[in-house]
Amino acid sequence: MHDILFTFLAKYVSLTTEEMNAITSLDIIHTVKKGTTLLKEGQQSKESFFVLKGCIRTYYIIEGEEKTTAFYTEMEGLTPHCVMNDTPSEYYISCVEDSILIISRADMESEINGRFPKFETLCRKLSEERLAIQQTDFDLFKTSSPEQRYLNLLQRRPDLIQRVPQHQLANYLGIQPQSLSRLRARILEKKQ
Amino acid sequence: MHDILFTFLAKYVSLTTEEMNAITSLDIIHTVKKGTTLLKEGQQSKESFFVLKGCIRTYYIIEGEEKTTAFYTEMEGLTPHCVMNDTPSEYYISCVEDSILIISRADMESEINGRFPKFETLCRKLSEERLAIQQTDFDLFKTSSPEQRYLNLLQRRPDLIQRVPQHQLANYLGIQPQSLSRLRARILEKKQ
DNA sequence: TACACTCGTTCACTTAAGTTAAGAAATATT
DNA sequence: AATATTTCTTAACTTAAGTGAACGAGTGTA
Repeated sequence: MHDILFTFLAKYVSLTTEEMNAITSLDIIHTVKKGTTLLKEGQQSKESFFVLKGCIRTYYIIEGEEKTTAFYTEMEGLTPHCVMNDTPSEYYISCVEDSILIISRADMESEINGRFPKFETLCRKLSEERLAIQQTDFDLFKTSSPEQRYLNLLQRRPDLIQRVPQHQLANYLGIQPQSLSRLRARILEKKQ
Repeated sequence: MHDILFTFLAKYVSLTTEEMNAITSLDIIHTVKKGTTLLKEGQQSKESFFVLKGCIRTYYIIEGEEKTTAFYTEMEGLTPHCVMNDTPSEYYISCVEDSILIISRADMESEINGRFPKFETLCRKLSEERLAIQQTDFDLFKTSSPEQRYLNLLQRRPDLIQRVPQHQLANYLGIQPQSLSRLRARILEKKQ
């Protein structure tokens, strides 16, 4: 399992055997069953998640309703807001599919960062890159209509449409599930 | 001017005099006039921006129209997407007000990062924090109607509504300028 | 097998945003 | 000061999303 991880990391820094062993010895790779809740609202966790295989989602419960706002799939990760600023979490994280995850605690990270400066470089690059992507994603969202957003998703992440329930997709697109159904019917009509 | 910067940085790491001098000697603080374009579409710049005073914005030109997607004010910064992945920029950056900025080039950063590991820690923390904030902002955007988004902005960044033109605010809220006018009139009506 | 539950779709209706156009107000230009 | 230009608002109309309800398909459970 670690080879997938190291292949990915090689894109950002070249690690020595010693450094790889240090990471391996942390024993941070976990197999998680579909539906498992990784973080609950109100919890003050220090855990970050990185997806090696599978899919996880973040969601809020607003007026009793689940509102899914993000999906993370292979080679994507997130550090929850509550880890950064020591506050209770505002959202939930759960597994959309059976998944293999890296679950790391903030204290483990800072220890490794201290011992291997290269690891800090890695974390910096990863979060800088992720931030730049997140910004352009947000920009695209703002400048698109719901229908365009769905068409963008079809192009950019067709897999998501297959592996995720419609009502979660609708939240993710910022609309109601009924509107997504209608919108899809509209697109199909246009094609013919 | 540097004192404002160091006061801000002190929240993340404690710097020695030597480290502060290294930063000061880079001569990266610039005064920029309102309306100045800092980055153009198609350009392949390596410059990052951090606002000490004033306000800058990112915008796209889509079908001949400016679409403002983000504002950065005091103690906020951005590394454009094009700096991260060596591609021509998809957007513009320009000054909303006369501003004082830190403009740093990627090569300067990596040099300082190499010399002072502490500086790398700083950059990592800043971008991790910014990423977490950006994520929850995006979440709030997705789960809100345009009217709610405007009310949120009123609460969270009332200054922006004062210092920024309406049509740019409208883009930022993901709606047409006319819709923003209407929506504001509607809110005023409700109050009475 | 029967029953309950969730999920996606469809419909009718309501509400709000997009669009086009026009005019007023504020700014900039000559 | 007069004119042009940009910015904001308003209005009428169109289009699409929100809402509430109903229905069938699929899933799980007793």
